[in-house]
Amino acid sequence: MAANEAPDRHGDTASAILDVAQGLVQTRGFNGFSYADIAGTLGITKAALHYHFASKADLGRALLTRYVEMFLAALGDIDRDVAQPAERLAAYASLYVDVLAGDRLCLCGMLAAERDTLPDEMRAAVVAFFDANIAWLESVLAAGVHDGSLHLSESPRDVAEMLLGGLEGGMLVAWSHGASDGFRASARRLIASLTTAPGPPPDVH
Amino acid sequence: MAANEAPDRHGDTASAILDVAQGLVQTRGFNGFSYADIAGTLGITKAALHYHFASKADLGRALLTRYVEMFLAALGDIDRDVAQPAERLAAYASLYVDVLAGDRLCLCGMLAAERDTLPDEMRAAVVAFFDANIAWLESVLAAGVHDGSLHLSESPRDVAEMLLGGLEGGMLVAWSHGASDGFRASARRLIASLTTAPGPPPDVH
DNA sequence: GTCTATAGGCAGATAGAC
DNA sequence: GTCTATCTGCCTATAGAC
Repeated sequence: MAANEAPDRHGDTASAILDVAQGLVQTRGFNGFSYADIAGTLGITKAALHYHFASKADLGRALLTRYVEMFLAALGDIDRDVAQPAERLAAYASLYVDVLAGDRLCLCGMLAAERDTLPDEMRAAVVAFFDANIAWLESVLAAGVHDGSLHLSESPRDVAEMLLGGLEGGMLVAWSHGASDGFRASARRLIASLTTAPGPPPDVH
Repeated sequence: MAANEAPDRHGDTASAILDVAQGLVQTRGFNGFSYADIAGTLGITKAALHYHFASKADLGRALLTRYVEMFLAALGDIDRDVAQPAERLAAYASLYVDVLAGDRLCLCGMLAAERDTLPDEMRAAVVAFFDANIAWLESVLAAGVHDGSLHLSESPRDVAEMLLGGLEGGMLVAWSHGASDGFRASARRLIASLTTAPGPPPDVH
């Protein structure tokens, strides 16, 4: 097995580098950190970093590959462990809440803002991440509509886009305020507002 | 009048610099451009830029001041020209749509993502921008609730936060896709979903 | 107000010893 | 795999002539 690893992967050091780099991208952006930052944190030299990831673009690619893989695995876990569509949406929102609780942004939300300065392959990976999120949300919403547990005022696809945008943007605004505390409740309200139709105030006359 | 201008303002050149810088920040981020980029576009030297804006932080401050001023003025125009709360929300959304139509992000949305690498004063200005937006939206929503034209499932304050986050995040996701075309309709759907309560499907039994 | 010239620093990246 | 040493280039910023 070990002999069959991908050329970029060298075990503990490489993944430690990715861990530190990911935190830096999620807080400072891909253009907001340098190899010197990672090297300083890990107590190694920049040259050692270049051994594992020859260029910063290579590092960024590996980072995105791992992140998307982990995120999709988390969606798979939800599919396996959570039955009700409404609860699946809550579990999905928790993924965002947990990231912000660590005082970080969504990796792809951050990279999306840096679109015009990213290597091409990274840009494509960010788009693919969002597309996968929308597709997953759409399927959950459609299932909820089908079993009658969710009521939507727009198509599953459109509500999926609103949920993704609302969570990414809500996270961004909360992050800029340095206020992660209220985000769990905000996310819950967003889902409730977009997936149930509470009806107009009863006409009491 | 001209003699009373702020020390940073030197007429046409300064505002031309701000115009170019603003476009660069809205597409590449504050860390994604250099004085050389502006100088190249305007056909002047970097040294001339430093005459008008001694440091990049000074430039960033001036940029934010002007942007927030213009945005608040646009909100004032809506207050003056548009009477109905629902139409005020549509006009508000158009501000975002127009920015994205120019293939740019909201200046403050971009800067929010760069929080940890910004000069302190810029960070504070971004937060103030979001707070002003939420306060304005809240007042419009409250007016709509009061006159019966809008139905909310959450408090005006909470819906204001969802609208701001939804527009910023929807813009970000659309921008990363390079697809600004559908954003006007997306924004309209978001407002409709958060400010009207269409009611559950009628029970036909 | 704009220029030339340059300082001083940090970026990403490489060569080659161990 | 990690190191020291170094290269090249770009960055922000300044000095001083015009």
